[in-house]
Amino acid sequence: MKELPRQYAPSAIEKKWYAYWMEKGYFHSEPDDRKPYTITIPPPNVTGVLHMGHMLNNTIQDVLVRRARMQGKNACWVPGTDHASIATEAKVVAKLQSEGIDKNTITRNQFLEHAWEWKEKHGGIILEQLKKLGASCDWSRTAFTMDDQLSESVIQVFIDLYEKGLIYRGVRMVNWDPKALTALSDEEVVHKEVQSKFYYLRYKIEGTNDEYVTIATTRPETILGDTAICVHPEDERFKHLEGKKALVPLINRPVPFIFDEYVDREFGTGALKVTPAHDINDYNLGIKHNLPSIDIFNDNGSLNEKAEIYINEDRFVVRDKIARELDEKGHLIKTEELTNNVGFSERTDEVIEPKLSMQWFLKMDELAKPALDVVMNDTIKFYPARMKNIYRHWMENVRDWCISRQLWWGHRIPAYYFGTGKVVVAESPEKALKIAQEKYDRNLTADDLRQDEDVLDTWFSSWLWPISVFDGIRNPDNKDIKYYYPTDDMVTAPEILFFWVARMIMSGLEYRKEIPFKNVYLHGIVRDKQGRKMSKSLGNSPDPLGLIDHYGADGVRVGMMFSAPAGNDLLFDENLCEQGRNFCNKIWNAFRLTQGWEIDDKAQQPQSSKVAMQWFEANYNKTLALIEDHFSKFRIADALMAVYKLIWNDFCSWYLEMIKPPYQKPIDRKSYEQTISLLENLLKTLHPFMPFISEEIYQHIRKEEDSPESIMIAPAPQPGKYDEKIIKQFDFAAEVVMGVRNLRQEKNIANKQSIHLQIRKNNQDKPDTTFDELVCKLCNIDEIEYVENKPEGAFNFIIKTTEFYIPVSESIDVEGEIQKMEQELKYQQGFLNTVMKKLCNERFVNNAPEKVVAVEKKKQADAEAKIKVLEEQLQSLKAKS
RNA sequence: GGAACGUUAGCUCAGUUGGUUUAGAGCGCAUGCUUGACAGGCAUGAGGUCACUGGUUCGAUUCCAGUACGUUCCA
Repeated sequence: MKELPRQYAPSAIEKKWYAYWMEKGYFHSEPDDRKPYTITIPPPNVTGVLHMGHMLNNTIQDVLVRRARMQGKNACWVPGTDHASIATEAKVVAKLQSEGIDKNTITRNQFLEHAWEWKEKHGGIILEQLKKLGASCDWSRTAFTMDDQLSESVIQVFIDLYEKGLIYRGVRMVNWDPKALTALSDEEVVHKEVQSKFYYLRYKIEGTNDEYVTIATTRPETILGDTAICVHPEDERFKHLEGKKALVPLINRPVPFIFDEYVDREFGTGALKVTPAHDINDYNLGIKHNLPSIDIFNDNGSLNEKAEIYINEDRFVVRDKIARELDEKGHLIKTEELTNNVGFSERTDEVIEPKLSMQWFLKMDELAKPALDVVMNDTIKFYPARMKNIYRHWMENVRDWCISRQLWWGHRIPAYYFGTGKVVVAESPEKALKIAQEKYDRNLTADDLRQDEDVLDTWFSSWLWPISVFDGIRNPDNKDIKYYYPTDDMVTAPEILFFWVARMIMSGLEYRKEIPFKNVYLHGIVRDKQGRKMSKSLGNSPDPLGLIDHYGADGVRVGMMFSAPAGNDLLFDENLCEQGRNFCNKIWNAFRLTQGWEIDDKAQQPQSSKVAMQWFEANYNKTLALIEDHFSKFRIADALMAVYKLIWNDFCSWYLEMIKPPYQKPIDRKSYEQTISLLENLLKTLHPFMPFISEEIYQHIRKEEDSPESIMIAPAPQPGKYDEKIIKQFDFAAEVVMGVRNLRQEKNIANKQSIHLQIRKNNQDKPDTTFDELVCKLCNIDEIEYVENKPEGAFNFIIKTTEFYIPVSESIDVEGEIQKMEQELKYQQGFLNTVMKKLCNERFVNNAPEKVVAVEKKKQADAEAKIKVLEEQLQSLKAKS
């Protein structure tokens, strides 16, 4: 017999099999005659390290891919990363700074060299870490959003959309990040509630000595950019101000009063200062009322000369200073505490400054409509489906997408300027020059053209991901894109539904005239046990690789999946990984048990083992169908739970105990072979969830000559027909076994002590003895006897209407028995009562469907029969006491 | 301020297109076990007027309305 450790030790085993799979090239996919199954990974960004969100996301994808592969599909999981302009640039700038290099002192190309160097060094970390998790990605297809193929796709798409008139350049109020010095899209701004001060400021009315109007603001420093005061047209308090002007405190700039229903009369003082350059609502008011905009901020958030005072001081420093000065000069009436929402940069956590600037935009209306339709009509299915609502809401209110970023790291916008504000868009300077010459001026030279300094939003490359990784933009007819696209499933977090998923759908429909994927599975956000988001600052995120070291990759995968019921945020608890590890150990020991048996070729298979096998096979097929159903609804946690119970409860706790030979006795060959084959099938069903342990045991037990050389390429067992009857028979037998065990424990009858079981049926059916032998084996019963009359001096229990007796020599606690039975009787009578209430209700009997009434009548009959048995027993017991 | 979603056992969640024995699972908890695969284990058990109030119905945990609380998204 092989020496197997008592405890499963994952680490060496995981290393060994991952290397084996890689060496055999099982992860690699090429187009062929089989049906494809494709997933493109949500590319983690190059700045990151593996966190719990990745663990969850990629565990799910790996389960889906491995399952598809075993079901005979040509499975292809494309891995990769995105370049994350803002985050990466920030990292590189910081790194240079630590080396004493200021970004402003080096050229764009020099900076990009540093950035690429950084990317080469750190960019692949997450992908390497995913291997530890067992991810079966086709690594030979690893893509990066700035690879030539993908970059060219991005540029080509930009040019195409520009030529279609969908991309335009315009001055807009954008979300400005004064730290990263770039515009952000609306989706990159995080609104947080903060405690602010509400300053009440008085503005003198022009031409008066002591007439004032009071406004309230959270941003006193922006008064320097005021160009109007706005009040409600029907507000009596301000009617007299029509045609007058107010003087901005400190700088005494006269600004007109304007009247607009936009103003909320109840909020603040009912008078609103208007700063069109620094507030989106004010900006719209400014357009409506033809107000000038005075931009008082530099790009880094300090004040500029237009502010007239506090020039070059930071906006927050100025806020304090100006409040003090306003107070000293009698302009500050009072301050109040106010909770308001302030936008922060998702990347730098800097307070966003609304700012007017020239940016590139992509028109959304035309792209959004078809992308909304395919989701609403379920061409693309969302799991959970309720996300459709949220998606629709966004798509119906979508605004144009600001796609330019004032950064160097990324795809440089292929727009070339010359002359006074003329622009051409082309994939190269040479082409741009040619177009410019043709369209504008024959004499232009390369030196006259100046390329746009900005790069494109990272999402403007990731929105092409499912197409560009297969080169479907540049080479729309290549065999990869034709075979793998549309992909099958997109697994991602709801947070990026709009950032990414919606836009992939748009680009897919625009460039392939086809949806990019069939299903979108949106899993929750990983939170800690208390429901808080995991974050570095809270320090509440476990180290994923540490977890793998501790519990094994299989254990952690199980932990992740258990905590992730469909669509909910998941409260991660390390105990679940422990549960996963324990499950590994259980499987391992089941295997160890079978390896310890001596096999007797001459021994006959006992009837009990034959029955056990029949039951298990039926049960297995039934469970496979259940698992299938769970998968069809992306209920991965439920599917895993079904496998978990199948292996732990049904296989280990019941089946193995049923066929186990007595201590030091051999097992017959037939039972042994069947058991191994059952185990092999269970491992195949388990493999997508727990790839490593299933492979390890599979390699021990597989028959070399006629089974695949790895479990991961073995065909998955398919659910077959099964005999429901034997499952019912088993369920009854199991109840009997539990009844006996319960009695043994209650009455303190040691398991070693064999007992006698007498059964008194209360109906005329012939006893079904199919499982009797097994009941004897599992309960250490030496004999089962069917009796007509109640035995004397015996413990008993009842299942349905059958009475079970265990005779004992000692005396029985009659009082206790009576009490127990009366309790049971009370329950049954109560139950019968609820049934009778229905049956006595004429309207129920007349209106309810026949079937339902029949069920109630059956309940009635069963309950009555049981009550009768109980009453008889009680009577005879009472006669004794 | 607007909207969406949620509220079922101590915890995390299933659930019935309204009737399958007065609701299930996993974990946790309690009790008893060195039952020779496994204490990372085995066995048994306790735990819920399905948030609250109304309505529809023969019948509501399930459908509708309102209330409370919570989460998320948008402004």
